[in-house]
Amino acid sequence: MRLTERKIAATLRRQGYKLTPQRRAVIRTIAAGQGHLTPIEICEKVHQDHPNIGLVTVYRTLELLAKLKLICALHTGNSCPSYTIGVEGHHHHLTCNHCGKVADFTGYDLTDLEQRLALETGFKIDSHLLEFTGLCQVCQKEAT
Amino acid sequence: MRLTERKIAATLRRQGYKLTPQRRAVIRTIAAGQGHLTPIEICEKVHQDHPNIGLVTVYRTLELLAKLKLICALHTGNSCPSYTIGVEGHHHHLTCNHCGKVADFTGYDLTDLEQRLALETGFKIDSHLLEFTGLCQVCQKEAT
DNA sequence: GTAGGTGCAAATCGTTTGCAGTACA
DNA sequence: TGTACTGCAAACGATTTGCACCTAC
Repeated sequence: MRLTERKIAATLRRQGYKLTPQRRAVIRTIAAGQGHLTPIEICEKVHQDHPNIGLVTVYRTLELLAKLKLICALHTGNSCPSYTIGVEGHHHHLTCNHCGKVADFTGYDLTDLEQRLALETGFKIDSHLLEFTGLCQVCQKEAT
Repeated sequence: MRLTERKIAATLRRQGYKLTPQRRAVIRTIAAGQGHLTPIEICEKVHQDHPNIGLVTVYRTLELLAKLKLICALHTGNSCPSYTIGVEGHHHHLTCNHCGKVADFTGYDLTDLEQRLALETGFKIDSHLLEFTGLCQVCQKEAT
């Protein structure tokens, strides 16, 4: 279940952070976004409604939201990081490398593998990253 | 099986690329490295033997080696990309987030999951990223 | 009222590019 | 010999920082 703007706002308050119009705008943009957005894309969209929000503020808001796990970062693909709205519980991503759409999927459990690896290598594993990339249905049709 | 300096050199020649001392130095550094190294770390290490190799050359060499799949990039963790020596065949990574050591592991097949996802989402999946992070055995002991 | 948040400008960091000189095949 | 490679310096884009002002609580 995707987090809503409302839930995110509530979490912010609960943690003692202020809910400013700027933060609201950034949150709304990410929540409404179809896929992942880079900080710069977010800033541009936010500018449509709030022309004087600085890119700096976007960065700071993203940092905060990421810390609270309200949004999550994507690593796949090229260099620049991008963010998407958080979902409840652990999940993985499937990204379209043409239109940028992100599909989340859950229900795939890596615990077994983690345990096997821990046993084989002696590592104490504390996190993992599993992301797929490909072409979404729409972009496949376009391509033909 | 990790690729050796020799094999990498052979591949370069076979593909029609020149084997310069600079490239040799970069390759040796990556091949000798315990874990993943950022371009800058590689450059520093290379400098010990070849003080006048430019960072630019390191970048260009990395780009070339990555294109030929002789080294592979790591995404996990923080922002800056880092590289490690390539291995034959497809594999995944397990990174120690304290000392930076990288353990490769193979034998875990994501094909089933890929097919399931393709079916469920309509995506045509063409690649994936699976990386674990944790503490290696040595660093666990140090921590106690 | 006050601590936390904002916005600007400048600094910083990693990476890329243009170009003249160099060296491998 | 010729083409690919190198190294410098400068450009570039993304991100961070310092600081004065502002505003949600």
